[in-house]
Amino acid sequence: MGHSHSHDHSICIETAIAEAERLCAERGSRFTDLRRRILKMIWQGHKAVKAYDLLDQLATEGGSAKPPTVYRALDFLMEEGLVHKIESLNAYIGCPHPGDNHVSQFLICDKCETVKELSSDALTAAVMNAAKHANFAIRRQTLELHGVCANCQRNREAA
Amino acid sequence: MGHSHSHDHSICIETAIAEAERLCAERGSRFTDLRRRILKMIWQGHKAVKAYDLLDQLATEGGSAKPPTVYRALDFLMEEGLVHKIESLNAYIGCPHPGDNHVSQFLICDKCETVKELSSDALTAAVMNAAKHANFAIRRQTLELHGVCANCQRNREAA
DNA sequence: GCTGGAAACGTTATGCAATAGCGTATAAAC
DNA sequence: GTTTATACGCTATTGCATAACGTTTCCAGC
Repeated sequence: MGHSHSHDHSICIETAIAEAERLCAERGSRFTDLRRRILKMIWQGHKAVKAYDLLDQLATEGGSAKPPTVYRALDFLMEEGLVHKIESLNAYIGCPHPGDNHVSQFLICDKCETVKELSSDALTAAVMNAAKHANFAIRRQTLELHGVCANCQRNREAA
Repeated sequence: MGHSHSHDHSICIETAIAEAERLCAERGSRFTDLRRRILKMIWQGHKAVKAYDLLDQLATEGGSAKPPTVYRALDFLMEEGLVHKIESLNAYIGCPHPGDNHVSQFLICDKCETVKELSSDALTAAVMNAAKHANFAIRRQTLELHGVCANCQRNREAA
């Protein structure tokens, strides 16, 4: 499923939901049914998901959701650090380790569309250092690396 | 003008246009009047400019330009490396050193909106290294650091 | 249990971002 | 001067996101 190390993805989903549950409880944030459903949809794979795809899925599941519904849920999930926005795709991806205070750096495969979140201390340090050098006070960063993942390089079938 | 080191910005504009002229001639690309006008508009300051603002400006200058006109010009300018898109703003900024083969890294001040293009070899190396570590073949990168620039930190008037 | 306020959600409408598809003009190449 | 590729004009549409306002739900305090 866009991920060559075939893994039991249901575990990813369950873990993500459980973590979300735990964090929201801890913080006194309301992890409502709608928010849970949307987080689950985002975690259907390791690809970034578009807001209007969520909208379509919600429509399929019966109700007639409108854009603000989706964007509000996304805003909530982002505030809680449960999902990140991929700016270069206008799409959203689940965070594999919410709660950790971390900056977001992504490897985005342009072939299989898998998005992998990085946690490179060296890279973070380099970013901080570059900013410091310019006397720039960083508040948030967008670091999105597009290319071809290890798997797609191996299976170089298909364009 | 959003830049505290008050500088003679007309020189920035002239230099950018001259460079564009030179590069396009060198490559046999057509630097048409429309493209020149749009590049000039983008270089009106050191802020990123939105496509529809360009559209409005074109409308002001008489003609009635439509979105495709602007986006085609932007596509051309980006292909030639004369402007970059800032993904986190959906806006466009002039490249201060076109022709140089370089990756794009930006410092974006959320107060004065000034965008500064970085050229940090250390940072570039760190990015390459992080990718290599994951066996990831980078094709392009989006590296946008938001925060407060040195000037705005000094003049901490205004929110 | 009722009440009042805050937060979540529904709904309509709109604005901004970008592209599709096709026709016309223009400039370079022969 | 004719051909051909490229640029530009124009209409329409799609995709992305938010404004503004009304209604419901949840919960705290009485």
